[in-house]
Amino acid sequence: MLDLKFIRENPEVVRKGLRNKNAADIVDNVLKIDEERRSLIVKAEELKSKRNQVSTQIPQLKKTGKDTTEIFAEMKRVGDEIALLDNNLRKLEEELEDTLLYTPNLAHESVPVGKSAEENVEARQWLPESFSFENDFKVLDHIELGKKLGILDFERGTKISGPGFPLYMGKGATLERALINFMLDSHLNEHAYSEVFPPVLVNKESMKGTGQIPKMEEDMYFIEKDGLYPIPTAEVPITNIHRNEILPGKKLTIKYVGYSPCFRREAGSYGKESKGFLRVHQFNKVEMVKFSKPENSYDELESMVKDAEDILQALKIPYRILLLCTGDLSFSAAKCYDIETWSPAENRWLEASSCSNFESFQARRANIRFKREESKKTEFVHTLNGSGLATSRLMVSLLENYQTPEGKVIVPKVLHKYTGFEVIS
RNA sequence: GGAAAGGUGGCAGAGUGGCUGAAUGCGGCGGUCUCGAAAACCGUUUCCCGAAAUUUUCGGGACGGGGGUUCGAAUCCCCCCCUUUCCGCCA
Repeated sequence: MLDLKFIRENPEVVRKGLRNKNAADIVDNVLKIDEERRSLIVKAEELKSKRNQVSTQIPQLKKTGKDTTEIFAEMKRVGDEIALLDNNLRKLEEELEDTLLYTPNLAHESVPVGKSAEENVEARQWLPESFSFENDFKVLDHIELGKKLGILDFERGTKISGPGFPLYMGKGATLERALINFMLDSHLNEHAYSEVFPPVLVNKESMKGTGQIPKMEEDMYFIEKDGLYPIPTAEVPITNIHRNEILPGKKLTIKYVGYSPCFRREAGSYGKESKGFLRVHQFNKVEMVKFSKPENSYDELESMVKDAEDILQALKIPYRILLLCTGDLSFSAAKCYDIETWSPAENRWLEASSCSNFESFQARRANIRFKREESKKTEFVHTLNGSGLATSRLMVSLLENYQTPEGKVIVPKVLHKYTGFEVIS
C-alpha cells in the first residue's frame, strides 16, 4: 500500500511512477477523497470535543439537583450528528482503502523504465567451468529423461490430482528432498538465516498483508469452507509472522528461511510453457524473507541475490541475473532481480528465483513496524523476499545439464551426502 | 463436534455506567547513592488520526473485532473471532 501522506505531498511523483508500472492513475481520486475525509474529521472532532466537555460537567449538575433534560436533548442532537458524520467518514475511508489496496507499489529510482519483459536488463551471467551452450549429443528434455529414468511421472500425477501436479518417484523424489535440504542447510550455515517451517494454509488478512489479494485473488486457491488460502509462496506466512507488531530496532535485519510447497492456480495460462515442470500448480520452494531498516534494504537485496547465487554456483548450474524493468515488476515490488537457469533442451533461460525489495509496501498493509533505538520513533520496516530457490525449474536445469550421452544423470557433488547416490540411471 | 470459563498496557492483574489511557505489582529506561554492582529511593514508560504552528502545542480515537443501548460505555445488550479447561474424535 502506498503512503497516503506521500501521495498528498508528491502527487506528480506518484502519477509518473504509476504510469511506469502500467497502472491506473488514482492520484486525483485519492486526493479528492482524502480532502473530503479530512474536512469531515475536523467537523466530527469539534462536536466530540463539545460532547466531552459537557459530559464532565454532568455529574456535578446531577449532584446539585439541576434539571438536565434540556442539556440531554441538546446532546442527543449532537450525538446524532456525530453518528452521521462518522458514518460518512467510514464510507470514505473504505473507498480510500479500497483504491489503495488495488494500487501497485512504485519502482525504485534504480529500476530501468520499460514496458514489458523485453526491456529487462541482464545484470550478469555465471557459467560453470568447461560449460558450453552447444552440446555434442542430443540432450533429452526433463520430461522424456524423467520418464526414461523412472523418476518423474507426470501422467500419474495428472491421474491423482490433475495436470500440473508433478509426481516424483524413486531417486527423483530423493533428489528433490536432497535439493531442499541442501538449500536450507546452506542458508542456515553459510548465510545466517533462521529456519522456519510455516503453515501452508493462511487466512485472508495474511494474503492481504503481502499483496496477493484483493488484486490477484483469481490466481489463488481458496478453501471456501474454512476461509483459508493455500499459499502461493512461503513469503506469505513468513512475512506475516510479524504482522501487527512493532519490532525492536536492534533486532533488524531479521532473516528467515523456510521450505514450503507452493500452490498456484495459474488461471488462463494453459498452453504456453505448461509442459512438465515449466508451469505447475504445486511446486517446492525454499524462501528467504528479510525485515530490514529502510536505509539497509537495498544492500540486503543485493546480498539476498548473492545468497541465491551461491546455491547455483555450488550446484554448478549456469544462470543469469535479470534486473526487471518497471513494466515487468510485480504488484508489490519496488525492485526485483530474477535469476534464470539454463535449459539446454529448451535452449533458453528459465526463471528459478525472484528476489525483491518491497520497501514499506507490504509493511504498511500488514502493519509491520520497528522502533528506532535512538529516537524511539516507530516506522514501517522494509520487507524483502527471494526464492532460494524453487526446485521445479531448478530440477529441469539440473537434469538437463547433468545428463550424459548415455542418458544417465550425474548427481552434483554437493548433493551426494544428501542423496546417498551419485548417478541416476 | 459438545460443555464451561475467559480476552484490559511488554507481562501479571484491578476496575462492572461519569476527571479511568486506565489502580497496583513485575519488567524496561533515566537518575540519586556506590570504586563498581546489588538493594533502597525518586522519576519515567502504548499506539493511531487530525488541526495549527515546525519538531512543539491543542483536539479526537483505541480495553480481542464489529454493531447497538445511553447525554455519556473498558463497564450493559447482540454478532463474530481467539484463548484456556473438560468430554468426544484423531496423525
